[in-house]
Amino acid sequence: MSGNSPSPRRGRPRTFDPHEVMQQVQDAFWKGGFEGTSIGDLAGATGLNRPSLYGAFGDKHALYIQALQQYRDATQAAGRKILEDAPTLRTALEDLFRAAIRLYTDDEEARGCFVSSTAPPEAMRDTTVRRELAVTNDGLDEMFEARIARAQAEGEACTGLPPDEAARIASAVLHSLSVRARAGASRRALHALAQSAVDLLAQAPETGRSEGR
Amino acid sequence: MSGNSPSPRRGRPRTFDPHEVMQQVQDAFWKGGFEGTSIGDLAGATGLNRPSLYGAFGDKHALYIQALQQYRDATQAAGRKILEDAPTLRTALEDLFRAAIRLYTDDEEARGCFVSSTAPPEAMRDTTVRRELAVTNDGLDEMFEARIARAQAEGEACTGLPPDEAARIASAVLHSLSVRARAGASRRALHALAQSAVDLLAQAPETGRSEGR
DNA sequence: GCATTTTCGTACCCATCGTTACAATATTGG
DNA sequence: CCAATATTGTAACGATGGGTACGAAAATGC
Repeated sequence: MSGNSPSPRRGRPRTFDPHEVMQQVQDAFWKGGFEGTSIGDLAGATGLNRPSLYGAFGDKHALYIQALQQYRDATQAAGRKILEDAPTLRTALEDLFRAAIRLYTDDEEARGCFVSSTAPPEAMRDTTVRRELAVTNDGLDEMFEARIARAQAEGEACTGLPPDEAARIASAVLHSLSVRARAGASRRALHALAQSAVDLLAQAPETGRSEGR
Repeated sequence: MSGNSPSPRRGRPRTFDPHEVMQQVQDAFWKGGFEGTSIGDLAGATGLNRPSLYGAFGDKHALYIQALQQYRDATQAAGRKILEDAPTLRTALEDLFRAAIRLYTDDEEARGCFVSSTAPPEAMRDTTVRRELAVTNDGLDEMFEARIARAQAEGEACTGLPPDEAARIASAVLHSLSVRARAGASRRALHALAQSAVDLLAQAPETGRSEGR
């Protein structure tokens, strides 16, 4: 509102890109969880030192909350796009689960979803984290519900469940994919679960199952 | 094998019941997670002091692993019994999800499942925890699969999925109930998700849905 | 009763934690 | 070139972490 100033800020300029640093902070928390990651770890992961982190983002808790929000915004925007771009509900779900599995097993093994792998332990004592977790879950539910409602409106036959209920089942599959990925499950096993869920949620009108695998 | 000695052990006797203490340890870890719970917290929760905990159970990591195992053994044995005691697959799933929701929202708010709420953050760096998490997930899958296979053998019509795939969906619902409970979801919302899953997995032969709610 | 064995409770050790003070440095505005 | 402003890097602070040494206490075996 106050006109995002293109004028260079006064004082010594930053030597880092806050968004990129936040991504590295997210990765560090992703690996070790909130309590298991020290400010020193974050400094090492980002390349800058403790006081700079405090100056730019606040304390450790604020750092974590911002990482949660950035992750949610990025993944759910990407998820919505994947769902919308697919021509049918079946392919939409297949594409989204495939992308989720890639994210959950990327790079190093056993990553899972950042939010549902690291937020739950804090959520019981920390009401802010709990709220972020709830917002993330609600976002997932709404993301799926919108696409399922569209499928119904377009006359696609799917499950007998109303869109909001089917959407929650789809979110549940994501939750499970995350836990299982974090437990070290193979991509093969994760894809099998996803495919079962697709078969249950998006039964093709005539053929029971789509073509092979 | 070596005859569980009824003879009283030598030396000063313990002033606590190890099983009961382990239950209190579990509760403490449940609230705060592994990294978020200190030995001091455990001492406070159990009423005994640090050295006694070390003497009886080992270090903090061993304490946590034993808590995971005790929780898994207890909950999965109870779960199997609930599933077996129910006359139909539908009531079996309803009873089990109801018990899970009670466990996940008992006492204080937002507890969730002990294992899937606290193990994931550690599972990436700690291969022992990761293995425990995998064993727990496998146990859930097998628990459901046995009951679903029985239903099929008894001629119950259920989902079109093979028993192992349907079982994994059921486990996924438990994973999701846990995350959502930890996020502060109401019992009402959790029961709605459970009911949707039951409707999907155990479609009654004639009636689409069972009687009210 | 006395040696032996095990637990209990206090006190302590060192490492690491999150956070901050402060001086040096680099930029803008005039 | 100088005041003002913001970031950087070093160094330190107090608190708390996991883990343990050691003497007192309470039981058994003889």
